[in-house]
Amino acid sequence: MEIVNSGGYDRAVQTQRIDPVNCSVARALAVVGERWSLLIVREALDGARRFGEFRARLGIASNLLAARLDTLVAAGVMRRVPYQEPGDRQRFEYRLTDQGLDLRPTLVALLEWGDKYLADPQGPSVIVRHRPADDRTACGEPVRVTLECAAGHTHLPPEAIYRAPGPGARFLDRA
Amino acid sequence: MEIVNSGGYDRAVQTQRIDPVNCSVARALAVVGERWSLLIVREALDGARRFGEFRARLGIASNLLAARLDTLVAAGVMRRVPYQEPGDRQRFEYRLTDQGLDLRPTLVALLEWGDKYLADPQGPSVIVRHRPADDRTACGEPVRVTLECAAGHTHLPPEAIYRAPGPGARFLDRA
DNA sequence: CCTCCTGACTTTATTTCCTAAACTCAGGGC
DNA sequence: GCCCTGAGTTTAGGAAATAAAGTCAGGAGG
Repeated sequence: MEIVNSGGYDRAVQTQRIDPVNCSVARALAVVGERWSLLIVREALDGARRFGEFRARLGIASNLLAARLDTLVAAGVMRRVPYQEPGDRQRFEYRLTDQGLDLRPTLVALLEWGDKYLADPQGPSVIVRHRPADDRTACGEPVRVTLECAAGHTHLPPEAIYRAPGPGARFLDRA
Repeated sequence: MEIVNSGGYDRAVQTQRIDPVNCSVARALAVVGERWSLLIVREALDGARRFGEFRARLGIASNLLAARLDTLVAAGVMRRVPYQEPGDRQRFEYRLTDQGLDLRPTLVALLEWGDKYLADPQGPSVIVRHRPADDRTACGEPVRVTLECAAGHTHLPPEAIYRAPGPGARFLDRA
């Protein structure tokens, strides 16, 4: 098993390799890796719920939005909820499920990376903060993602991690 | 500003909205959101460097791989490094830059999400662990992503975060 | 009753992207 | 001179994205 850090220069130690297709990253990307999917989730996290809201915010074509929402609903990331405005007929809106809400760390990580390397010259446009302002235990400080291990070591630098096979691992022989 | 958690039910409080296009998530996805890009980065983190390695591991078409590698190099995620095997001519391989290595938290977050909702019935195929086995301060425990704020509050539940405008924010009037 | 209006989609045509497979190109070995 | 390898490029076909127009179900107004 090679070190996750590409600084592992000794290529020879690598004797067996985990099948890269049987991987949760690949499966996750199959669900949320299509264009627009994570942006739809981001807008949903920011309060968007209705077809027209997503459309106006993202500038996405309506057929694509319909297709992506269907995919996300089918995957369990969002759910279709009926609503009715007074003096209007019943319509449907789209809300994140718990599964969808659990994408928040991923989006925060992407945001952080984008802020670090691709931000607007004026600085980030969005800062993720701790707790809403109306909460009585308000904090308001910026939030970051960190890596920590089950033994309680916190703030692991990203180079201190490596991939190891899990119970579902399949191996490929090396040439 | 609305709570990131879509559980914020009071839609009326939202008076101005951050421009969703001017956002680091969108910019990050413009770079690594294309199909294959994050999988290429994942393989690079796992030690892949050469064209044929990426190709064999991912089963990606060679023209697309060439195009994606070019994009990643142009974006500063990877760099093209010459190498020469003994008795062979000079060739090029692709390595992650620091910018590319900084995608590790994102990938760990995606992996975690995939493990939670889409894993192989036998369990995850990959476990990210703390430190390589040959390190003298070996730990080996599984690694997780956590959210924490600048005030030192750790292990924030994802619902305890909200989006606030940063210095580069542009606002849209609400209809 | 008839028409207009709105929100939520479909349909259609055009362009762009992805896949698969064949082909090129630069050396080194035989 | 001919073949081999790794690293791409080219080409042709199919799938997906974009843009714009059309549909559809009700409610409101006249």
